Amino acid sequence: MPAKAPSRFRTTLQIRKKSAAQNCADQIIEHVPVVMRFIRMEMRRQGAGGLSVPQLRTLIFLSLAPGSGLSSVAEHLGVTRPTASALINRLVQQGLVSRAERPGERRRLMLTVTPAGSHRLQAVRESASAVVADTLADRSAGELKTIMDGVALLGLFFKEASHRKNS
Amino acid sequence: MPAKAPSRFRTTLQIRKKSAAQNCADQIIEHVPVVMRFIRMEMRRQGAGGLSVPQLRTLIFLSLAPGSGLSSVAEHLGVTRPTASALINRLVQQGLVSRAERPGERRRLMLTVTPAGSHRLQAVRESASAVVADTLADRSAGELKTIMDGVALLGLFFKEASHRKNS
DNA sequence: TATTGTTATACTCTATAACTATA
DNA sequence: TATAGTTATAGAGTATAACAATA
Repeated sequence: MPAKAPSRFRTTLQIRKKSAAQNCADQIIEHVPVVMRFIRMEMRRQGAGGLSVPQLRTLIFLSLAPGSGLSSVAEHLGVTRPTASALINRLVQQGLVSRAERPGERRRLMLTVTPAGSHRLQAVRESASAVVADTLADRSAGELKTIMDGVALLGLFFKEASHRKNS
Repeated sequence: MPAKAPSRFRTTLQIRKKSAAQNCADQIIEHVPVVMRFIRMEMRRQGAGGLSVPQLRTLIFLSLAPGSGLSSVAEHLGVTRPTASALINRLVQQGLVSRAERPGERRRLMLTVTPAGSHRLQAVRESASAVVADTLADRSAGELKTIMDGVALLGLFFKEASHRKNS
């Protein structure tokens, strides 16, 4: 009856593997929020030009997939539609996103980044990235590579996992 | 006058280094929010037993440094004192933290995790860690090591950076 | 005067529930 | 009926400004 046993007890081999995964999970839960908070704080510190992290991510998404509907935005961000709706509202109010009716399919919105939005996006993105980069400026090439590789894998796995959960 | 030049133009060598740091920064800004959102969503999905990420971090901190004052909590989390005050309020209301006067120094609070808080902490921590671990369960040992190393370095650097900024 | 903590206020993010409008 | 989106409501997290109490 191995099929009924909880996953963490399936086989000896998998105990070892799970254990490594759990150590890894603990590291992630401890350290990722610290990084996240740092990024948020720095983005806020820019004052008027600042965007929240979800706003930034929305602008990035819409600049890569212009004309998307609200549901696509919600799915990309991993939030509900009301949340995305409010988010888009604020961006529209700031003049950073335009919300137009799609001809021939009046249910789905056509969301695009305005020129003002593009400027803002570029500015915020560069300065957020610059501040994070400053934090890493004095690190060795090896350390940077370690971080890059780890973060890339991490993002890949969790993006997959999020999509699996929400489908 | 190299001292006056902006850091990103100091020397040719440092341009190269900065460039690597900037690539790294871009990776971080793209992927870290995805992971963070995943963690938050999973913690919420636990329903009644769920704690927010800041609440979890507060309980962890107080269980490692029992008797801390509110300012210490705020500093550890990287938030302002009003924010920490509200956070602690909610935890006290839930009976997870006790807030007592410190004899002989009535300004500073004495914050401790209650037994109920300890139980809750352990449960949430384990299940959050288990879900994250599940996401990583089928990855190779090499991939896990890559992630662990990257995240550990990342946390280290950003913790340092946060402390530098707030002092 | 400096430190600790709280209150008041306002904003963003977030969800669930209930709704409208379109297909 | 199913999908796209909005509105209403509620609560957490966050900040700034202004305050009280203690040292």
